[in-house]
Amino acid sequence: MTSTPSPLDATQLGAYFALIEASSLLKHAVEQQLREAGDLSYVQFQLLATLGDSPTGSRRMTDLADGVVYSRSGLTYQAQTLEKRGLVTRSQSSDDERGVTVTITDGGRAVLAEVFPGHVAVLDDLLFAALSRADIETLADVLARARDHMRQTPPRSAQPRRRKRTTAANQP
Amino acid sequence: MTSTPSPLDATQLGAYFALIEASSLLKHAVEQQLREAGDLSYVQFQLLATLGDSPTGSRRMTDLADGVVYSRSGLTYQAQTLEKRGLVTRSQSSDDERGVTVTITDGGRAVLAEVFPGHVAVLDDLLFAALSRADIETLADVLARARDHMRQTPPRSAQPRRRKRTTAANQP
DNA sequence: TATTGTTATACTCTATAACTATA
DNA sequence: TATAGTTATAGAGTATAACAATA
Repeated sequence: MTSTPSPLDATQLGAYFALIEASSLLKHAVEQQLREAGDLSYVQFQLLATLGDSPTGSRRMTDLADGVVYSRSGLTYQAQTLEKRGLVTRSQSSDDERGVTVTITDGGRAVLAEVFPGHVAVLDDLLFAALSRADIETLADVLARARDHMRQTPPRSAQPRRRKRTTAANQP
Repeated sequence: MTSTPSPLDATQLGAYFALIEASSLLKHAVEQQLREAGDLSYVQFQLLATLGDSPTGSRRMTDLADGVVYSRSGLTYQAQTLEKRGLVTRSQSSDDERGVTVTITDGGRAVLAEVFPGHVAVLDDLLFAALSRADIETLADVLARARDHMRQTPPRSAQPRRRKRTTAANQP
């Protein structure tokens, strides 16, 4: 079936493993901090932070999902959870009646504020402490490029319907 | 309480977000491939791959846990799952009667072999396609340094008992 | 007394499929 | 017909605490 692809060389393997392990360790540490400081999961923090960044404090569900969550129902679940805690509100979008607009509340901003210093501290201690200024710049540049490429690249055996513009043929 | 730490600058934020997003996208894609090709979760793949790397095909539970899993019971659960499928065996360690030695079976190696080409293909397509040789080398170097540092750095509010050598005082 | 590993249990999160309603 | 979102449901994974056995 699949012809053996050129195996990875040592450097590639090293980059791959280091990426996975480093991000795993970092995420684990950050998750602990977020849980202790504000009883937030990482996804919940990402959602709140995204809303907090928005000038209006609002986003549509679909836009919110973007990098954070990989299924609609997963986002609904998290939005409900956050709403129950009073950290966001949900209301019908004004322009598109199908849409739901999620808005961060003052309570949500408060939790964000409570959590943020510790969050930054973890990043400083764990990720940035071992890296030079140049390292950080390089990391930002290279990983941003990788990320952008991955965003554009559809999965190998893509689901029938892609995110947008299902223009061309999908099945072989 | 906590004095506001120096907030992150744009580059740091960029590096952090890019790291999290890139690793998340990559891991998600890889997980799909592993699931389809061999019905393996990422953790299970990591465990099998670790065993496969070992010259004896064996590891002790404690050693296996290392970077892969963050709780003992989690490892037990995964080891049981893999054992049920016949991909590993578990037996009492010869030197330490408390210990359990996990060994990859031929079946385990077969699944690993089945899964590997697609795994490499995903990495090539998603991670390495957008990066130059130099990028990959830099990434490997910088992230390995970050990872090593994180491994050595205890969590801020450390659990009473650390992995090894609980030499010094833990509580303030 | 400390360490190794398992068990029981509870919980969080994720994903699929079926469904409703609007564009 | 396609898109936005919810619901129901099921399953995987994780972590904590209590426990047994060995060092």
